[in-house]
Amino acid sequence: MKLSMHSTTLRRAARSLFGWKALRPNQLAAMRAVMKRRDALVVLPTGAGKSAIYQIPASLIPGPTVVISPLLALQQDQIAALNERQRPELRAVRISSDESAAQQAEAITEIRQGRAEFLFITPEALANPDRMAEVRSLEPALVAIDEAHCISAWGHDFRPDYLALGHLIDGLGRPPVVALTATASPPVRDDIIARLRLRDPEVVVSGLDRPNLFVEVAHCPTDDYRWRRLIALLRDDERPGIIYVPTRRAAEELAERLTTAGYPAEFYHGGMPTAARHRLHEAFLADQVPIMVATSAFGMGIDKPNIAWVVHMALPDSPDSYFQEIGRAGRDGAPARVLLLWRAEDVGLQRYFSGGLPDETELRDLAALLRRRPATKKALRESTGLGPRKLGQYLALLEQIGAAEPRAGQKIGAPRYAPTAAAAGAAALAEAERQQTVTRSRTDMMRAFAETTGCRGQVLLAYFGEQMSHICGHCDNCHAGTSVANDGAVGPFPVHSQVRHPEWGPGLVLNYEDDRMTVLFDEVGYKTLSVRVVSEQGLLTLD
DNA sequence: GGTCTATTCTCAGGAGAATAGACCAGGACCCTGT
Repeated sequence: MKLSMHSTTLRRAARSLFGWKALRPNQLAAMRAVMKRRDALVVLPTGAGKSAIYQIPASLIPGPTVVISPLLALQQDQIAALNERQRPELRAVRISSDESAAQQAEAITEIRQGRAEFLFITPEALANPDRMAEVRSLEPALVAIDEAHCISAWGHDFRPDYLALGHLIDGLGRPPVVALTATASPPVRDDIIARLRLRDPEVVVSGLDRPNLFVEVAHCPTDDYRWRRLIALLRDDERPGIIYVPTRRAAEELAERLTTAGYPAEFYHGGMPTAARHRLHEAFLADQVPIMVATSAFGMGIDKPNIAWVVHMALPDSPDSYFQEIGRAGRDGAPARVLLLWRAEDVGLQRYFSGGLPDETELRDLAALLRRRPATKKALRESTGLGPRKLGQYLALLEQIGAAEPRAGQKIGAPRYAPTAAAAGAAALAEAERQQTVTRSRTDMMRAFAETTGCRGQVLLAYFGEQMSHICGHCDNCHAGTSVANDGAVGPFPVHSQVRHPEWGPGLVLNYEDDRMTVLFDEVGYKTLSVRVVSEQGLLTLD
């Protein structure tokens, strides 16, 4: 009875606020969980009305909603879209380094007086103790985590405050949490749930197959061949598209070469001034840039329906990144092409990016300091001489191995039964090595996808935990006739069961393809095994 | 881990080969100085 009452209320709000006649079943399921104050993890493609999943319930629940979102530019677009509707129950404000102190104070006041519903903020801003106290005093009724896969993708080294989101939500008084993302493989979902400390969350995952994307991969023996394949695509298709390159320099050089060759292109990367990036972003959305050559900096939050093709000029670091990036094509449902042009040498660059292990001595010294007495990050920076980024990374590692924990007053200390400093240093280094191994095994999976002669749709979806019993019919291998129908191939262990390998330890069975099975091991990452060998030698046991 | 470029090396008189070193993605925040 109560459920249907929520459904009716939600449908009515969707019509009144967004003019929608209906809600999709998975949208409704997620919104009902939010209305019941249950935590939720939502994996839905962009453009499927993902933001509405927190926005509509938020407009109905008393109390403000804190939206944690990774990019200031993305926040700006989302805030503009909400405020355009001119509805007080959807009004959004934010506090960030882009606002003056006066503007930030005004934003807080608006929320406090009930004149605004949504407070946008980054994890870094929320990690500031004074800011945290202020936001907590607003007594938020809901926390929405946008682009939640960043927790897994960025937390370890790039933006360590992402790892602390679980603590930050505790600091807000633990209101219900809804985490949203467009892509998350089963281990990434587990990681999000664990790091945010979601309690028995409602997990909503929609089908990931994109039938209007034609998926094509070409192994390129030379750079010249790569160029010719690119030009062949551009000649065929004059609609707008994105070319992903691995380095900033490659972005600038390729854009110039294309423009000279008669294909006007712009470049975009993280080393450009903010104003130029913003201008290019807007111009691309407004159909004023036909070809965008970019690093992975370009794309998050780009909701442009008519992107007709996406080309990768090198192997991406993981199927996760690849799926995010090709997912920007064909949002309007029109036929779109995605083409991966790769060389074996591309792997070298990804190995470099995933290189660099922490210094064990520095880890040990930091662990020793924490055992002596709890201290703030600022104090630790001063006594260790470590940079803020390195310190954040080290603290995250030490916390993961049980040698650090947050304390009152935004201090960090050692838990009661923490390992000795020497043991902590060794364990933290081992943990960093484990993470590096898993990261690199993702690149291996990306390469396996590039090299497969089977159905690419099946391989990609299997990585994201979706077992497809038929071939996709929209990839190069299906068209060439080399895809073999995988009629629900089964093996000795059910898909998603926990197994154990004598050497590699525990792992998760992801899928079967022909005579091969893919298993994700906690310690060594993704491995592809021969089903015959596994069966004959009894290599795996149910865990 | 691979590529690109500048410099040195080599046998012979200028140029190609060998070697060394730099380079390589992703963003927010906060403070300082004009």
